[in-house]
Amino acid sequence: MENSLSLTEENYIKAIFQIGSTPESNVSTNALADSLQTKPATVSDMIKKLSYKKLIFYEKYKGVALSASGSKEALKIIRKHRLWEVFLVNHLNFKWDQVHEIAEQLEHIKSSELVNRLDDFLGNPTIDPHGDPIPDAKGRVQLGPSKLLSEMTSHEKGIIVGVKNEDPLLLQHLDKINIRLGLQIEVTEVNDFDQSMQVKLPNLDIIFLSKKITSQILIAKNS
Amino acid sequence: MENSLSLTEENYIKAIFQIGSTPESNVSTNALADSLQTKPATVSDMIKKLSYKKLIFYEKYKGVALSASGSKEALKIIRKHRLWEVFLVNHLNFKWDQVHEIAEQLEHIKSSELVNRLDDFLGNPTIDPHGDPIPDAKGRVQLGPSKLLSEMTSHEKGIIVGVKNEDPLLLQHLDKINIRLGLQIEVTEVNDFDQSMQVKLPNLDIIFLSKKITSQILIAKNS
DNA sequence: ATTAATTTTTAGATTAATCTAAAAGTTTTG
DNA sequence: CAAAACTTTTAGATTAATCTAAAAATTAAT
Repeated sequence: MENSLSLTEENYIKAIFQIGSTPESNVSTNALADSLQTKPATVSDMIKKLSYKKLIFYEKYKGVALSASGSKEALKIIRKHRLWEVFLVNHLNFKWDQVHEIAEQLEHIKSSELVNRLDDFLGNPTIDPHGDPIPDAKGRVQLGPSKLLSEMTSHEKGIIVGVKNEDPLLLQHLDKINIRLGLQIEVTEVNDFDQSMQVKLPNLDIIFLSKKITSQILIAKNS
Repeated sequence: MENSLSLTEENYIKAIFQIGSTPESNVSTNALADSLQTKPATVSDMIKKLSYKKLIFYEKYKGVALSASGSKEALKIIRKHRLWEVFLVNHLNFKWDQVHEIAEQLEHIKSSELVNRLDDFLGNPTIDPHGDPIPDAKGRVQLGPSKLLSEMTSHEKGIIVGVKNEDPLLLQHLDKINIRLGLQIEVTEVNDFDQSMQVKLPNLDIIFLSKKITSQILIAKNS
């Protein structure tokens, strides 16, 4: 034992997890620097440290990937982040576009007792306000299979189950045009030139969505 | 504006507030080092920094006192600490001896929106689980006048309104002997030699309390 | 397959917070 | 009131996280 990561280490681990979730390739130094708003030189140094602590696998010039213990840490942080978001939205009446920044702070509070009690208090939710799955106490995630709205074709129907991105501007825009999780939608038209779409909502309103937006919205795959 | 204190700065400000609450004399470097579990040399350095930021008044070798803006910051931190403690005890079912350490972390979360919504969610409590008053959004505290149980004499009655110290060992002991806030007690005997007391509880049980304990228990003064 | 472009790492500094050891200033005390 | 005791500050280092600039390695391109 005797680990306990620093705030910075936790942020690196989380960023590696989030970038590298596609297990095809390792996470590059530049990608990390970008995601963490820091310089590649800084990332290089921290990578050595995390590698020494066996949280990541690392070969010079080959990028990094999380080890088992690294993934475990990442999932713990993500669990906390998403549970706190549920608390903020469901109990403190924050909007889904207001919670990310606060959860970025709360996710670093250290007390497994706290997380587990919070989980119970919230009724053991399985998804956060953006539709992202919440890992359980053992780090298990169950995510229903989903695809992007941008991958759908004309006349296809589906249910919105998530938003990939927590950018407040995106979320506020979705609010404004009445897009929420759980909505059944139907693609009524796809514009071949710019991949923008027209989508019918349950209230029969038809809304226009650019590719930039449709590629952020997740639709349930089974349904 | 453009302040935003570091975690360490916040801890210094809070410690100065808590030690120096008796406004007779300035807070000494050693007292701070003690309270913050650090070395006097370290405190000396940080004092210069806080002084430069106008959060404290400082004269070499004369100790420090909080400025108006320093007090304001301290009250904000204490408000957060105590509100989170109420949340932990009232909603997550923690015991009063388990919340201090977690609240020490939560008190540093930065978002006034969060604090104020939490305050409302909790029903705008005026005291925390240990009987300490919770400053309002403007930093105002209203504390009923109180005295120490150790200052009472035989046959005096009073209501327990607080515990000065958050040491889990003390709090667990009080739990074990059924001492809680709000209890009406009566001093049945005071031992002249060691100032230990016998105290009658509402259920007529008589319990023994050493000076060390009676000097940590606050009794309402008006009543 | 060399050269050019890009990515990654190293080298050397910087800042915040900390420490130990020593010097300087206050207080206490015989 | 001077010497001893204590407190506080300064000086000089250390560690974690960061930066810029330059070197090294890899990848892309002609």
